[in-house]
Amino acid sequence: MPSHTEENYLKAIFSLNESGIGATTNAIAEKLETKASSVSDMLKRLKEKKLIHYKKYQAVNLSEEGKKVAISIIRKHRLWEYFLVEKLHFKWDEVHEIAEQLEHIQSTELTDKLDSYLEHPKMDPHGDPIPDKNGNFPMKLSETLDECLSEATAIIIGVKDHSSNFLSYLDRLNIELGTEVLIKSINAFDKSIEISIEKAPAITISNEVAKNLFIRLKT
Amino acid sequence: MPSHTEENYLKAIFSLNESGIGATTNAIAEKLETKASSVSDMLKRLKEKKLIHYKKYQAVNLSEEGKKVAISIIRKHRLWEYFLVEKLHFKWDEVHEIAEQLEHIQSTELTDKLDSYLEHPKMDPHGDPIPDKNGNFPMKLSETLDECLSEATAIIIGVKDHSSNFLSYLDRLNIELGTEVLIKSINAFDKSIEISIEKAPAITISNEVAKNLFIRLKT
DNA sequence: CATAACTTTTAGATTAACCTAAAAATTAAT
DNA sequence: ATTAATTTTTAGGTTAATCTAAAAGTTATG
Repeated sequence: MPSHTEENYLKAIFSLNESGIGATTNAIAEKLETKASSVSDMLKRLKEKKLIHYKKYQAVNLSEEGKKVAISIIRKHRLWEYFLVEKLHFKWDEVHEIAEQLEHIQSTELTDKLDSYLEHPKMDPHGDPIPDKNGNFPMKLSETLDECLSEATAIIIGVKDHSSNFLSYLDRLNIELGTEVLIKSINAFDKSIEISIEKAPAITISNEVAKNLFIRLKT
Repeated sequence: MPSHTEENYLKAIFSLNESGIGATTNAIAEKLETKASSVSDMLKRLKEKKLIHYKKYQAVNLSEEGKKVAISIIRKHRLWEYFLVEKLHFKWDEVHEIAEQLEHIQSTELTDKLDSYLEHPKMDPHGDPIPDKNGNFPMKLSETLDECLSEATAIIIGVKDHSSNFLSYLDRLNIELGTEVLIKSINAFDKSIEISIEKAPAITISNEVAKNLFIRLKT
């Protein structure tokens, strides 16, 4: 059974692998807010436990077993986030830290009963897909608002950045999951985007913000 | 903020103090299934952090701060047990271990929202009182079935032993919280008790079992 | 009250997870 | 293609939590 800390390392490696960034020592260290030397230590341990594939000085990959563990943590994290928002009425920018703790609770039965109780939600409050008990993801978010051309209408289906800062900024703009956004113009200089939401007056968001909004184009 | 382990020590000391047994090094070690030397070490640390009152070679007591921490852990443990049984449909003999993990989740807001969501339950699935957010217990269980005289009718309101073994034994006897038990006779030799439940044929339970059943006499 | 029995503490090790500083390996740049 | 810059690893140390074995303190017993 992997420790608390080992689980966090596996989750970080999984997420780096997913987003295309190589899971290098430094990248892991940054993600976990620790030092490269600590990561080096841990990689040795995880390799011994056959949870990762690792050759010195090279980026790491999860083994099948490691992937299973990582996905199970992600499943728990996202189910708990859903629970916190839907049942306990937390706001979407308040749940991350608590879910970081709850994701380590060990009991397959608990996870599965929670899943049933919540009626098998497909995504968490940030639009991220919740893997089922076999580790299969229902879909993956990919297209972001910054990839859009002018004049399109996009529906916000997820956020890439989960920070409370970002999420409460979206609240202030009245952007939530399902919001329809009409792209009015794109500033050639800094790639900032002028959008209008429902019938409200147009507002401008930075390219940085647009990059963190997953969308589906309206058909 | 006390560590996971420190919290477990405080909880053990609290429970020993409550049940009248002195919280000696050995008693704590036994409760936590660890060695006396480890306890000795920890007591030094807890004293430094002003969570206990402690003089070498003497039983320990919790400080006000230590008591606050212990009660908060107990509150969380019992609320989670209630949640697991009432919402997720676990059986009363399956929840202890999971609650042992959940009780360490840190977020006052979570605890209070859980409490509201559950509509402020007064006791957990084993009849133990759940302290409110100020640390006040609604009542305390005291009288046990072994203290009863013959011919009385007692209502089971709690269990002292929380082991899965004991609880599933009670399930087999059809004893649950609220069950009315008519005491028919008490065996003078071993203090075992002949009881009848509802209109079922009489059964005999040992004094050991009776000692672990909290009751209220039927008026 | 002296000695045996038990309890508690100390001494010294171990392990996981971290750190800093320095060495080694890799990658980039002149 | 050598240096320079960066990344990664190693070496050595720290802390919390544990352990065993031994010493010290307390309690019980003849």
